[in-house]
Parts: sequence; C-alpha cells; structure tokens
Amino acid sequence: MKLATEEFDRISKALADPQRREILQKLVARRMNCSDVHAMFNVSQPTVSHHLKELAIAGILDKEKQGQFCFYQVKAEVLSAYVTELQKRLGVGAIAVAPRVK
Amino acid sequence: MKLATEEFDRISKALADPQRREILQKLVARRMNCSDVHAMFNVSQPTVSHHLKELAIAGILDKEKQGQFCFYQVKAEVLSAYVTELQKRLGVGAIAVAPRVK
DNA sequence: TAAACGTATTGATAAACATCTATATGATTG
DNA sequence: CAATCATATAGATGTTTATCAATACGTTTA
Repeated sequence: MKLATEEFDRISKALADPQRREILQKLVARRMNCSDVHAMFNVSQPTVSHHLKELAIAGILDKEKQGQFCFYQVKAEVLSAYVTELQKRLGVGAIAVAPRVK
Repeated sequence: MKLATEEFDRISKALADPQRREILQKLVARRMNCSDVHAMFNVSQPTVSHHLKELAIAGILDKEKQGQFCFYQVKAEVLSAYVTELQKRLGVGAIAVAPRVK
C-alpha cells in the first residue's frame, strides 16, 4: 500500500497531538466505541469525538456504526504503510513485517 | 537508544509540518547550512532558521558552527529510535536495521 | 411515547504556530 | 575599518487547532 504525500502529511499531523496519539494507542490495543475512549481520558466527550474524527479523516481509523454505538478500530495496513513511508523519507533502514493476525 | 515520551512527542510535532518535513528530508540526503536550505525553498531565511531550530530542539538535527556558516545534519540514531518507538506504539511490526555508514 | 443514552455538531475561546519584515550579531573580506 | 555575508532574534499577523459547554440527532428502553 502506497501513501500519497498528502495522506502522509495528514497522518503526521494526526499523530502530532499527544492526546490524540494516546487515544490511538488505546485503539491499537482493542477496538472501542467513543464512550469507552472517553472513560479513559480527562477530556470532554466532544473532544474525544473530534479526535476520533481527525484520526478517521487521516485514514488511520475505521468507523463502524452499530445501533447507537460507534466503534472505531485501527487500520493496521495504513499505519504500516505510514511507518514504511516514514522510513523511506527519513532514510532509516528497516525490514517491514506483516502485522500478526489476532 | 530509548526516547522518553516527551522527546517522542516533540519529534512527532517536528515532523507534522510539511515544510519542516521537506527540509528534514533534504538534510537526510546531505549535511547543509542554512542558506543552502534556504535556496531550496520558497520561504524566507528566518523561516528556514526557525524550522532548523525546531528540528534541532527536537533532537533530530545536530548544529555545528563553522566560521560564519552553520551546518545542520541529521542525527540518524535519533530518527531510528523514533521510528522504532513509533512502531512499538502503533503495534506495527518491523525489524530495525542499523543505518549504513556513508 | 417519553426519558435516557451515545455520538456529533455548533459556536466560542485561548493557545500554538507558520510566516513575514526588520534588525541584530558575528564572521569574512576588500 | 567599512562593507558584505550568514544566521539568529524580535515583533507582528493571520491561521490553525485543542478544548469546552450547549445542543441537536438518532437509538434504545422503561
């Protein structure tokens, strides 16, 4: 999977806010809905919603509505593609490995 | 080399601005001084100076003064450590490889 | 169907930030 | 030593953005 520069930059921005990065890390561990995430941090529900939206717009998260709930889950291929592209751009060598299926 | 969360976040922010990212990429290719960088982009010299400072503060660049010139060069170990830490946090598997000596 | 719940949107606010011009500082050179 | 060059700093400006309270909207449930 190849990321365009625009997408790459969008993801970089999405990762740049510590709060949003921490939210993302929680979602890496497991798929969650908005209030699950909200319960983990000291920010308002709208702020969580906003961050989730940003991450989704950046293409990092998948959004799946189930009734009144809305589940967010990490798109591992996109994160993987991002890291690969970053390595290329930064001249950091590494051998990418496919993420383990859970 | 291990990055503290604070350093990690600082680097993430440093990478988040496209202009700064492009400047960094040029420096990955070769060590340069401020006016070399300035000649490559359509931003003012103070803006370039500002971005170089941000990258240096983030620990990504080394600054070396030589007479009236000021050379900036990438700190490959830090970039490598950043990518490794990012992989850990994002759950993206990869085998890190030491950068080739030029 | 009314109340409660989960999520998103709106509008406001303050802080961060990218950028510029002008200028200061320090080194080289004629 | 005066002019020029490389870089940094100061101060201003407009934009982006992280956050919140209030509220709207859709779903569930009592």
